[in-house]
Amino acid sequence: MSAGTERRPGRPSGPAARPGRPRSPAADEAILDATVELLGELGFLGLSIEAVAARAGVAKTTIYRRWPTKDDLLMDAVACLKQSHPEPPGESVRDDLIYMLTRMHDAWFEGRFGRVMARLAADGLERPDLYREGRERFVAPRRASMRRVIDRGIEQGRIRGDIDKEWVVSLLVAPIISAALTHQDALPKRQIEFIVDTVLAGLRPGG
Amino acid sequence: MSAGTERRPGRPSGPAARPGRPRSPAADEAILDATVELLGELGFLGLSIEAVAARAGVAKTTIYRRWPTKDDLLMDAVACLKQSHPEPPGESVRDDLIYMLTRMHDAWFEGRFGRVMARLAADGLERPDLYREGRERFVAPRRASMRRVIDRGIEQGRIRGDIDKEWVVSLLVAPIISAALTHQDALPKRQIEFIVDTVLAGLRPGG
DNA sequence: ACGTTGCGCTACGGTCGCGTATCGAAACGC
DNA sequence: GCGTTTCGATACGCGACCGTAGCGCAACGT
Repeated sequence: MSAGTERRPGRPSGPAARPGRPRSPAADEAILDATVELLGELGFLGLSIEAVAARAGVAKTTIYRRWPTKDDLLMDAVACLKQSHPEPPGESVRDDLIYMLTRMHDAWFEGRFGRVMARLAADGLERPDLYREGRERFVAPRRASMRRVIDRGIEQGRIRGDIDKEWVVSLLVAPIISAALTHQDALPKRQIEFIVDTVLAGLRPGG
Repeated sequence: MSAGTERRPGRPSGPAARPGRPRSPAADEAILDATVELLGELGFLGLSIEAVAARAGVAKTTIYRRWPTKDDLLMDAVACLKQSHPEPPGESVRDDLIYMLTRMHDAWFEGRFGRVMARLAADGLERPDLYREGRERFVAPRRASMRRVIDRGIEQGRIRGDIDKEWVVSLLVAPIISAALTHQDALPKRQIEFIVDTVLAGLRPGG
């Protein structure tokens, strides 16, 4: 979905060379980058095309030529966001969960990814579609891989099998998300261990 | 902090009768009510004095006479928000926690209180003071009374005593807050019971 | 009756962002 | 060189709000 060199938004298709000056890939990148940056700083409502143009060092025309409206630009900008998502090492269930929660915690509390996600959640009140895009892109795969770890815990007999796995995932990740979205401080490492240990102890078979 | 009949914002003080027509308490109420309503619908950034005046059926002048700026109006409107907060019946620790979480869940997912809190959290990114006001007013007392229930659980020997009670509270309430702030559906009653039971089982002494 | 103040209404200049248009210069294929 | 397209820059009309001012009228105390 990246507005890279071969894609020309607003054109039917065809990588065939057209006459005239080609669109600058540098401008593409600068615009999307400025959009993500400003989205993290100002949110959806506060973001203006003029500000994007100014920060990207680009004329408004250059933006409108590519994206007909602010919404399209935002959707593309969110869709272009990349975030590495390594699978857990796969040793013990407890260590894997702590590893994943720690990575998730850092993503939410450091760097621009967390800022953007917080903005998407906040602006999701007026733009559910935009939030859904971010959610599908970022949280869904993480929840899926966490569910896999829980499955492994069930197979190994460390976790009861008669429970809703989604509920377990929510129980594990909610303290981090809730803290990030309500402007709390970052969680100490001990608290993450506490979360994992408490939930695992609570779900022990025959408990 | 209510802009009631005896208080006259913008005046030094003194309930002594002044000459001239007194300010209409009905207007006070209509303005604050419209403000809260619009705050829940549009949020801080989307809210305009003109919209408040229109919905309250009041002239802009009438608003500016009372509150010099939009910020003061919002602070007063949030401060005036009321929310009943009954203590739990005090029977079993499990039932009390379920009772409190259920009430909290309904507050977040039904009625205007949840909408306003979600807005405050969202807008807290640009207005931390406004969010802090709402947090002090609504979530702090609830967390405190939940901590009391946990204390009771410790005294009764149902909960380990060597844990950070704030962490326990976070673990219990986070799934609800997180779901509300990320636009998930309401939690089924069973999930609330699952949360309480899992956490209590995980914190059983000698577990 | 009279002065004072609040009220709704209308209008004002100012700011900001929108989306469009126009301009000359620059970058391609032919 | 030529046509075509994009580029940056600038300007435009439009609409939404801002915060203020002026106008009659209404509601109080004296």
